[in-house]
Amino acid sequence: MSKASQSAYEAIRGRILSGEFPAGTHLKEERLAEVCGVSRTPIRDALRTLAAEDYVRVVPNHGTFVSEFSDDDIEDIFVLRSMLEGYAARMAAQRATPEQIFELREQCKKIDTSMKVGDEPDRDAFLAANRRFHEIITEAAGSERLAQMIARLIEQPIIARTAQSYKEPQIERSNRQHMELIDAIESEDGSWAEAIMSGHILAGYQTFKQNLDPAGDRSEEDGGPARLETDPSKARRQPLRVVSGSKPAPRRK
Amino acid sequence: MSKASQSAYEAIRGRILSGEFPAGTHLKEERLAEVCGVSRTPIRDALRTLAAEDYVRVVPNHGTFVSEFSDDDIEDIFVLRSMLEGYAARMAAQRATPEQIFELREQCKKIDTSMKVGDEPDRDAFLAANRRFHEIITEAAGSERLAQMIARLIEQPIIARTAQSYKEPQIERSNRQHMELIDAIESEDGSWAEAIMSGHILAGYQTFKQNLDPAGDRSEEDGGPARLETDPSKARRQPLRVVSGSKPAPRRK
DNA sequence: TGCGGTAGCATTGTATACAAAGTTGACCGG
DNA sequence: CCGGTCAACTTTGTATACAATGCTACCGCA
Repeated sequence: MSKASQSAYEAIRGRILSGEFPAGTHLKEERLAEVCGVSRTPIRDALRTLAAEDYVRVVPNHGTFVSEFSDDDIEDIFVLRSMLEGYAARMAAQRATPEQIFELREQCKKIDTSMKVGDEPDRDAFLAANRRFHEIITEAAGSERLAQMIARLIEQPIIARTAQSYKEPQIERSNRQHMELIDAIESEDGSWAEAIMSGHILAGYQTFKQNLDPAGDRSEEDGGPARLETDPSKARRQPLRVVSGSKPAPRRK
Repeated sequence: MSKASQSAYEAIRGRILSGEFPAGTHLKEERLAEVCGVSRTPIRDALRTLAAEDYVRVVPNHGTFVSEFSDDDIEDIFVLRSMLEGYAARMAAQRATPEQIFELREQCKKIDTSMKVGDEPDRDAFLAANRRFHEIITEAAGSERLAQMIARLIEQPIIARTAQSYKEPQIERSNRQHMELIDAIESEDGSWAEAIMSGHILAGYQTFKQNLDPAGDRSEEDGGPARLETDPSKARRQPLRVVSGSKPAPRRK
């Protein structure tokens, strides 16, 4: 993508991730064009790209809407991640280079440090190191396609915010799993590595559910940041509810 | 997508699948606009969609090119399919309804019939039934996301043509695996189902390699259909070689 | 002859104007 | 007062014109 399209893409994506455009928001092309300072053409380009990455959903002749995620969607995402990243870990156990293993250890140390500096863990440092840790595993697996599949799952806004909710004991447990994973990879034991990684992701899912769900409705608890969504005075239409993702799984018999 | 974009998408995609636009072809927007009878705007729309599905690759300021697949890419695709469809089969064993199992049997019968009518197997019938069989498994797994991942893999042009090369004994073996898969699903044995499906896909990979690779250079063996690629008289530039997909996997130590 | 700059061309990228589609809300008839 | 039809408006979809980019080939000069 070139200049205008690229900047529009980043601007819109950033606003979705930051929550400025919450799920369900009707993204109107002309308004986005004003905000981004370009014409509608590159805006449309950016929206198609975002649609391909599941950030938004395009309804023909109606517009594009920020994707919404049901509880089932979220479970689906975590379960698939557990499978894909588990498989990546298995491959990494066969293929990781000593340099990659070294760098994995580095990230673990950074996460350790992030917990010990202040009385509150340094979330940004944890997030960055955690992200890099998983990235190295994925790289070590050696499949660009697999990496893309995983990226598409973890880039979802709802997932991106998951790790925000980690408390200190959960970070600690998570990092112990990281270290065991390194052991498994170093001993070239693919099955072990896969099992640890799958469990690691699914543990993250439980943390996510416990920390966010019981808190009840988690929208606008503090009024939230000023939103750029459709000006209420002009919003004569309710945005369509765009349901994304899985149908309920049929239960046998 | 609406009228013009949609028709452009189908037209271009069809030409890629049919081989009229072979891998590496530089797809020029203006020319496509003529061919499809629409302006460049919906053409660009269609190309972005095709890029998202890995049919083509967009190089900024240079254009879009039909994706090329290396041997490593193809292996990668089959291995990932084996994992994903294997997982789908595992889920299907837990979730498939009696109706779905019934329909699976139907497809097996159709494949059997397709072999027994003439002296040559009826390839179209086999392909349709085979496709539907795998589709049912994927549906039964109950994850829209998983289904999309699998679809993106099997829709690749190179894969779409794989089953074309099946000979009768290979179809027979393939269908025996289908029937065993039904047994596994019916007995709700996820591990069994996963194992059969993984083996089934990997067997397909071997068939693909044996039937197509030793035949040597498989381009234009019979002169091929008339191609609509860039008019040679105007082709002053070689299309860039766009390498897609995986880097070579690093071998340990 | 070899090198560097430059002009021209092919192609993509962006903006704007116009057409089509769909929705709202009011008007009219029952 | 209710229901249906129609017109205006909002928003997306498409076409066309123009700008920017990158390549090629030519020309001048050493």
